[in-house]
Amino acid sequence: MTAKKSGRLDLPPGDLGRADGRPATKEARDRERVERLTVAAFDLFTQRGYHNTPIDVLCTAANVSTRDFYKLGKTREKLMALVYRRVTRYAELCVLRALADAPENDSTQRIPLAIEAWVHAYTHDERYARLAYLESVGISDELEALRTEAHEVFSKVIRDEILRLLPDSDVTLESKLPVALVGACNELTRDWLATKPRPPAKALEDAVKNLYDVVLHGLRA
Amino acid sequence: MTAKKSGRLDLPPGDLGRADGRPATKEARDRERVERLTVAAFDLFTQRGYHNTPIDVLCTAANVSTRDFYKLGKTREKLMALVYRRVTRYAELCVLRALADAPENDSTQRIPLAIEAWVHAYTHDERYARLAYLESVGISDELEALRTEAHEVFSKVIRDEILRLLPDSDVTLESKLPVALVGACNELTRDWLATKPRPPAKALEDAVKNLYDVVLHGLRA
DNA sequence: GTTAATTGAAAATTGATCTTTTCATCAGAG
DNA sequence: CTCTGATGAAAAGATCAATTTTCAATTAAC
Repeated sequence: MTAKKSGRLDLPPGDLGRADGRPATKEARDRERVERLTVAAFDLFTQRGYHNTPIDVLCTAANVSTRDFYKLGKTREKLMALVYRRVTRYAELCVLRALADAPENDSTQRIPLAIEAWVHAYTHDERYARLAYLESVGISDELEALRTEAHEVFSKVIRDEILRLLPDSDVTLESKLPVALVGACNELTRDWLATKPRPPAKALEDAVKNLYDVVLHGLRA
Repeated sequence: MTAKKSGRLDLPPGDLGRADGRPATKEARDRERVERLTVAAFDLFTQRGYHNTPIDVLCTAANVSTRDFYKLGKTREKLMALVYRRVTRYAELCVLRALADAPENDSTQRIPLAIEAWVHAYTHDERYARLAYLESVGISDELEALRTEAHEVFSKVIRDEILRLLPDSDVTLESKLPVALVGACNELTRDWLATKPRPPAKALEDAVKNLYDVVLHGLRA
């Protein structure tokens, strides 16, 4: 609930840990540049918007010269892809961890826990939702493909959990119900983002849970 | 199923009918310019994409000089808004007409009929779906507001029909279930658009109907 | 210590649009 | 017929962001 202004992306926990204070090798410095650019992009894209963020502003914020920016082979689009992946991976991680921790057998608990994790991932810092559901949309075909990919991941998780709970339901591999549910959650999140004043995250959580209650009920019959 | 290459927008049936062959008053000519621009925008935005359609290409296709374009106070964004409104109004009209024609009492028929009308509106010419669900997304805050508005219209229709069928359900005014269903349909349509080779429209129709079956079932319990 | 690579800062270049203006032509009003 | 306003075609100007290059300063390597 707090880290609203952290400016950091949660995901990359390890990896680029340079201990002392200065760069090490050229590769390490380049990696840090990319990292700073990614963080700055997350900030700026969610604050002033993707289309309103020129490269030089991005570079200034990241403390990277425009020359290095291009030497690194970056473009604004690629940066968005980087950020988008980070954000969705974070959400995936949250959900998968919640499911891994959830009781294997007590099926009725698993889905609510997953929903809570999912909602928290996108709402603990509003920028996550904004990035994933507003700013990254409609930029390019590649980005759309990334979005589709991410949706498929969640779609698969949903299908698995439904099947675990209701093995006899007709939610087979070719059923589009999981796709529909992913879209429903996306829209609920957008609605949450667009509602002013912003309702508590709990409202979104309840809406999603209610949706799943209804659907699971419907599948049982 | 046919009119794939019509290049015309279905909605504006009457209005600008100039009988003879030439322009009439200045206002009429301006109106025709806007109309030609709208049609050209629909074509180009769905074919080469919104971002890849410069003004001069648009103007050439519409047989309007760039000077007139600006004299008319147009921008690419405004044109997209015009086109988007036309497309969604057409879909709204189809659904509302279907519901008006449907038996007032035989509640179980109304929703499938509405779904068929909705699916047909967006799939009879793939460009409708493409415009509404791909090209118009992520352009500007104003466009997003338009999209939200359109979603609200459908959301309201869905709520009304659910309440007509299940007056005792808890789908009250503040329930987000209709919002979720609109999002679900959007995602199903995007999925349909992205699937290659393109499945028949019937596949989309079935997916939407199945979703509503499940949800209505769930609400009954 | 000298040389080569790296770096930051900023300027210069390029490319693509958007937007305005010009000019010659044409249609209709008086 | 003449004048005013409208029109098409094209040029000119303005803007903006992307990309490359320069230059001076710093760092690392030998």
